Amino acid sequence: MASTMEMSKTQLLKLKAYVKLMRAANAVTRRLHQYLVDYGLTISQFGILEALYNLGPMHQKALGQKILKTGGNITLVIDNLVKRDLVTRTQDVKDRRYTKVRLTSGGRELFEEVFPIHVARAEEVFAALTLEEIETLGNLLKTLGTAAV
Amino acid sequence: MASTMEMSKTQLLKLKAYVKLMRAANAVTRRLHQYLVDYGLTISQFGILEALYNLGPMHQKALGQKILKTGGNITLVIDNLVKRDLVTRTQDVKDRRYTKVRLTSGGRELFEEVFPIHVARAEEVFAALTLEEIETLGNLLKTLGTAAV
DNA sequence: AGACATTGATTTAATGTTAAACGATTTAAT
DNA sequence: ATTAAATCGTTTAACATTAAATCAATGTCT
Repeated sequence: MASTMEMSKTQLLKLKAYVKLMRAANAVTRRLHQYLVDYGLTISQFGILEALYNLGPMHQKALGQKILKTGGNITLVIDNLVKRDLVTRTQDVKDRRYTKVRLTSGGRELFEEVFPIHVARAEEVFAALTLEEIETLGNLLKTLGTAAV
Repeated sequence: MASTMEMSKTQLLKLKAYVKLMRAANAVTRRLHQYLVDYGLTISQFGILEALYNLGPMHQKALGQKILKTGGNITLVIDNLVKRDLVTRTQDVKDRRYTKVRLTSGGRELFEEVFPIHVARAEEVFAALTLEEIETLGNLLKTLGTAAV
């Protein structure tokens, strides 16, 4: 079948690691996405709320870099958060090209309600690994993630 | 800031591992997505072609399980592949609920053209890690991925 | 100052994605 | 055998996502 597809062992190793990365990310994403549905949140929306909660008000550009999404995408996600009064948009007075996004009190409340569940779900997902393994995994993923950007 | 967000050390470790997983997957996905654009393929479409190439004709249900996507999604992705004559749909004669999807010769040719580039890009992405690290990473991701489904 | 380039945000078109409802088909149960 | 349940695929609505084009604002260069 794959006779035209000659690959070295190291190539195969890397390719398989890539596939496993995607599968793991997909599986974990789906698991964590499920409970968010109950709160009417998507993963991207939650990511925005998390960034704003932990880092304070941010420009859309910075948010895009934070959650690794394009500008057009951020515009839409923020739109949907604004509709629900979870965040507000304000034009930057110093440089009017920038739009500052900040949590409303409602957004803060919702995040504080959802976050503990998020933590609990993350714990469940990683229960298959020991703490040492999780630490190793985290370090490898960090190296990979920063190199791949 | 996070005074209302009490977390244990192990909770924090798992949460950070989760964030790193998402960031790494996002970064790698974007890197690999870029070259696919030149061939008019999306990641999902490529995933379908790869599954069909390596495993032969499959039902849509099986394809969905393979690339971890829902049924409705598979329907659309296959639709778009059919439009470009890269795959065909045939109703299963034994059980007419099933639809068998198979590569066309054009689909096979395109995949054989794109795949080496895919391998090369995967090599680039994982160049930041040693072979041993990649192996470790692969094993940990496999454990995580199978546990999280 | 004026022309040009850069940058942040928005819009648009195409595709992806999920959940939920639905239709067609097959299987199971009484 | 007829009814009920389960299964596969499709459809729909809502949101996500990217790339590319566009607009507005700022910076740069002569």
